[in-house]
Amino acid sequence: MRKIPVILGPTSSGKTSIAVELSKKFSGRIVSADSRQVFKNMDVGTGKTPIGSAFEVQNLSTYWTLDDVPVFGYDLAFAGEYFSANDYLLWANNKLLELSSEDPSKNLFIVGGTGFYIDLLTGRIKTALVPPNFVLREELKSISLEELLVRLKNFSPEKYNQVDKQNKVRVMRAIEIAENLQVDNSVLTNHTEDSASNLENKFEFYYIGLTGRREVLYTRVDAWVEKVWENGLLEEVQNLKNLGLGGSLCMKGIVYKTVNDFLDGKIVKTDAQQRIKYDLHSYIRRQQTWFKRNPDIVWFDIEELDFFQKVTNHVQSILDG
RNA sequence: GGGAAGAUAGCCAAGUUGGUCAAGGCACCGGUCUGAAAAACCGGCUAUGUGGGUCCGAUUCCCACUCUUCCCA
Repeated sequence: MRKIPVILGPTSSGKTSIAVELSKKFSGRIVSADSRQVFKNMDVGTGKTPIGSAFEVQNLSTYWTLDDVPVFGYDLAFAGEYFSANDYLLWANNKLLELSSEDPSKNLFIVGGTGFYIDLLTGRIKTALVPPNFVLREELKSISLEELLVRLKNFSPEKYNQVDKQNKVRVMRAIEIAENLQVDNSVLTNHTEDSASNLENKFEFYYIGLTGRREVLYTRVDAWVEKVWENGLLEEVQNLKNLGLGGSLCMKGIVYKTVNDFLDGKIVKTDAQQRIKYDLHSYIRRQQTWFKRNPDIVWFDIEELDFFQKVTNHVQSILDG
């Protein structure tokens, strides 16, 4: 069974660079698990473009390379397009299988900060087999939360009891699933076992977590924000606006929404940078909260002097073991 | 030196015509998450400048002080 180290951690913990170094050492290839890096034309603000690092970056059409280490999982969708966790799952499943059969002598590293994607890919969680119904979502969007809850209760009392009743997005998805169940009850029990179990017999995942004190993490993102601001972030967002994506999904996330506001003159530079920093701090907290639920993660402190050596040894023992 | 305005949490900022537990936002901290996840959502957290006075009772009214901002000299 192929052993795959999964390198995870909050933003700014240095996942990518250590993954590249490990890949050089263990002749590996990287599969990214990042919900933002999947979008084309969103490179600087998502950290695809390493700023201030010495990596030589190449953007080949189907993958990127960092110092000749191939990185997959970038540019899977057009910016502004709908791209779900399940879309990622499907893609990643195939990519893992493809890469491992194509060259069994090479190692694979999964690297990412999107816990949801990682847990889906490694089979820790499964999703209901109900695809999004955009027409329905559009309809539900204009309905009040209270009414949505009533509607959900009628369709599925069980779902009603489970959902976070204050979270409209969740309630909408619950309705989406519940109404689908009316048609085909098999989806209830039939989760995404298929694709996940596919991998279970082929791969063994080992979680490697990167962490550090909050203040250190915060300081690092803060510096990153200032760097990208001067190194193409504004141009990148302006370009997305020029493509007519100013009001699209890709402008809803951290960094982009704020730069968008800045370009629209709604916020001044210093405030914009501060907002982005705070948003990222909060994101780091949420990422760490998510990762805490996985007891199988072996954590490494990025502040330790022999950090890289420790991780390297650990990876060595995984691959040897 | 004279005058005006104002002092509420780490920061911004309400309110109480005097009466149980003093809004809200930001930061920070904890948490939720089953096809939007850098999304969406929940919870926690600290305060009435100092000293007097009036009053049953003061954060609110009065006085002094300190500090801040502004105006005039």
